[in-house]
Amino acid sequence: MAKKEILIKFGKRVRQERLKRGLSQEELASKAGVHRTYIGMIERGEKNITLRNIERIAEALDLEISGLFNNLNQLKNNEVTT
Amino acid sequence: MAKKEILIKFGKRVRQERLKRGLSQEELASKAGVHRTYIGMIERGEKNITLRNIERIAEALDLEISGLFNNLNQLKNNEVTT
DNA sequence: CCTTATGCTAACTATAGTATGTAGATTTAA
DNA sequence: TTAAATCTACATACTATAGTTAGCATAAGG
Repeated sequence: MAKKEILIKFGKRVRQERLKRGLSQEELASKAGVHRTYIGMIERGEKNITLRNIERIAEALDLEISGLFNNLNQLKNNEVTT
Repeated sequence: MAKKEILIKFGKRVRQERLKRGLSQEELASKAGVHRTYIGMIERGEKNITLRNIERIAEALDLEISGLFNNLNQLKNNEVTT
């Protein structure tokens, strides 16, 4: 694989928003209607998520899709940890 | 397939921005590094595009990803035509 | 110990991504 | 009008990979 920075940034943002809401990966997965391990893979930037699933995750986080991408580049590497 | 409204809205936005720049599908495809017919399918909401390709198209349009999703619901059906 | 939460591997199956070819519509120009 | 060029829709079809799941390991907290 080549450039997955965008996937990593997106994953960090998802994790950030999930933790902000005090949700576990399993709880977010359940809300979004996907599998627990899939959320893990997304947060680690291992999967090239499709628009439909981006929408489902945004919805599960009570966010607009654009809200998941705003200021994506301002996310520091050490801002979000496991 | 079930709910593809988001794909249709996204496709309309892409077409809107492409035409605004006076680009043909082929020119946009070339800039984004994808196939001509793929842009057509995206604009018609027929493909569930992945994040990496969303990024490539945004880049080809000189837009931030969030710019492709801002106010997505305010796009009227007859605002963009072929 | 348990329980909860997450990482990670591996495998399967659905479908995204890529491409070719045909057709129709529009424009340009002769 | 006719003809060539440009642009897009659409129909397959192939191959890469996204989406889904099961299983096992690790860590933290009670």
